[in-house]
Amino acid sequence: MSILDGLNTEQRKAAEKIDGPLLILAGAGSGKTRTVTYRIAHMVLEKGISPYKILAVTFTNKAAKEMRERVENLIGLEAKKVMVSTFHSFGVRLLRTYATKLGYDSNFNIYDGDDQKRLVGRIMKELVVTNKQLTPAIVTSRISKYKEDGEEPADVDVYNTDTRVVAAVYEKYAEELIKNNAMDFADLLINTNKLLDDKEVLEKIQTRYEYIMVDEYQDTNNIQYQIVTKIANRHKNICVVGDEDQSIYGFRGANIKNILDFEKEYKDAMVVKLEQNYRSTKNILGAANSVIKLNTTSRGKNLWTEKEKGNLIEIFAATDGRAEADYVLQEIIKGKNAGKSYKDYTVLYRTNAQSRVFEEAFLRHRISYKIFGGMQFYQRVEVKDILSYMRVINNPKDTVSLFRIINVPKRKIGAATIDKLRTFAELENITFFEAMGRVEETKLGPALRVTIFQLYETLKNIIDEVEFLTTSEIYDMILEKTNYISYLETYDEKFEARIENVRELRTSIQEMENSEQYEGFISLGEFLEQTALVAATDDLEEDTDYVKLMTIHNSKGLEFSNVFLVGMEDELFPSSKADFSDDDLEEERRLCYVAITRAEEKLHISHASERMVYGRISYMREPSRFLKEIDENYIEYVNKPKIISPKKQESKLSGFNLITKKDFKVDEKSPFKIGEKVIHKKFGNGVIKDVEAGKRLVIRFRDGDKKLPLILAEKFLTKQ
DNA sequence: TGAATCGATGTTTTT
DNA sequence: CATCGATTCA
Repeated sequence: MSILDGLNTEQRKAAEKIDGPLLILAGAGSGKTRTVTYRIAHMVLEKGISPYKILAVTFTNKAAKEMRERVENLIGLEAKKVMVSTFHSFGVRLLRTYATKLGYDSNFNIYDGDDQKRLVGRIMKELVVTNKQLTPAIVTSRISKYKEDGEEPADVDVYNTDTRVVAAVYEKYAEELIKNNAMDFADLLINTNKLLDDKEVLEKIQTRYEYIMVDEYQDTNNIQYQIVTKIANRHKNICVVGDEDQSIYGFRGANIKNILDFEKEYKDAMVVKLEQNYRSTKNILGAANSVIKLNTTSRGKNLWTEKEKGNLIEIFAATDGRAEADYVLQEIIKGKNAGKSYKDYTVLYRTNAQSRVFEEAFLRHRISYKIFGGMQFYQRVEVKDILSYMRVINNPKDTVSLFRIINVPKRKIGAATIDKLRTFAELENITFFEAMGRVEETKLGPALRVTIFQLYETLKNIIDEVEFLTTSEIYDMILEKTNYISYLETYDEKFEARIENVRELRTSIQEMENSEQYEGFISLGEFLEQTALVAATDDLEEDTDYVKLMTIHNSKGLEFSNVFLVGMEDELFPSSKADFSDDDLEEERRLCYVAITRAEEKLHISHASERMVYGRISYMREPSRFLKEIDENYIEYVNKPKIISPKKQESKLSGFNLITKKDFKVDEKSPFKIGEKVIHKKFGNGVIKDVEAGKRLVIRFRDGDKKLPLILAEKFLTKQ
């Protein structure tokens, strides 16, 4: 008898291999978590390995929590001794301990994308970057890319003005982060990796963690790879789990080669393929397989299931985004009436913006739903404001947070004042916050001096007391001293929701304080860390009865019985932003594969021929090329596109273009008739919507209506 | 010098 | 559509 009796042959093979390198190629739904948790249980219960010696790295906190719970179910409280963590949390932990080795204080703040952009924007202003193409967002993403690739500012290849500018901003940015005692997401990994170059630290970590496991290995980047390699270097007991077909984070530096080359890296690695799928029906799996096999990077696997064929995949062609949402809505209502629950349904989409139509539809029909991701709770202006106060209190060197709140609520402290104070701080070689305390020595006006000093004092008082205060108390003091709520009351028309969010923040502090992990007390630093490192789906509750909405990216690792894959249109999915290089397209296809394989019983796929994009209507949208890649045997069309006789062509056009009968008049002077399909040299396919007598044509193109003078028409248009 | 108002502008995807 | 920045107003 072994605990491993509950596994299939392959799973068991993987779970029994404890020593040496192991690669588990786990297809979607193949019982990966089960295998890994049983493996840990087996190590502890049957091999006598101390749980302290085990490090398991996951992709999200939710995955970590789930793994810990499932191990606990198998081995009891010993499970708590296993280190199950995300790369980022693991790194932060280590960095808090050894921050000084890298020139940081242990109370460093963590900058999210928004903070990064603010800092980069500030630096760009200082460096007087004139190129309008280089927005803070673009420069930030390029800097992050350098960081993820392990390139220091000095390493950057400056082959033109743009790269020179980016490199200069990057250099300043890196300096500023240290001055601000702050790390961005990439730093958490980079600095962890740097720490592991320190003999003392490495020795300690290697001694402690004799066994290391990495989940979602296909989505690790080069730095994470180095971290893993260093830790595993002594004992070589490294187990990585992943699926190259589900690598979807290339844009964030994930390197699919890490998993593809694992066997080259560790010549004696054992490779186990988990190919039996326990999640989806034959039809769903067949559809997924037919798509992914077109990828050249796929190593090819034979995912199979004992499940029944199940339902065909339903394809719905909607006229527009609202009709698509209505379809989803009706299906859910139908299901609900047939005894299903809201929680049985999940809507998946490519971009966060798509959630809106569904949210509106669900609200109208009082269907309970929850959107995961998108504008994160902690990123909302009003919440981030309060968090910024907390961050300044936690780490007064953090000028990104300080500048954010210095004039919130309005205190008549503007850019010019801030500049003067900064100059003073530089002159005196003190921090900006300290300069605020010595504002009397500056040349600022008397009224300003009072306001600034008051703010300084308020913050300083809390800072001095911080170790005697609970995080809730700090929150209360901030709200009280700043009168933030009354400020919000005059903020905008959505002030009620904003106040609600600020109150909700207090609830979330209390929830954390009362959680098992913190047992009544969470320090300010720990709280801020939690808010910085939460992932979209960390708070997903399987049991709550709501329809779940999220991006496909966020759905990774999850499974749902009924899935609506919506917005299946070219330009949206695959995204028009993907430059259609092979690599990009393959990543989009993997994303499609991930989406399909989330579904257990029923998959609906929909697309619309019109939809709002940026507040304008985009017309004549084409179904996604990926839709055409799905083997016909697995799909059925809910509303088969009507076959239209040539005579009735116009009525088909009127169907989706709202051309009324009176529009069918013909202007004799024009060679073009209303309803006629044309191709424009620049704008592509279009339909003539109107002919303004002898003057110009109104043509509906994908990205909107255009008016074209008749004189130009013959030059640019050809009949379709 | 700060606040208000009005245009321009852009979004894949996220720890 | 919604946010951000520049321009203008007070």
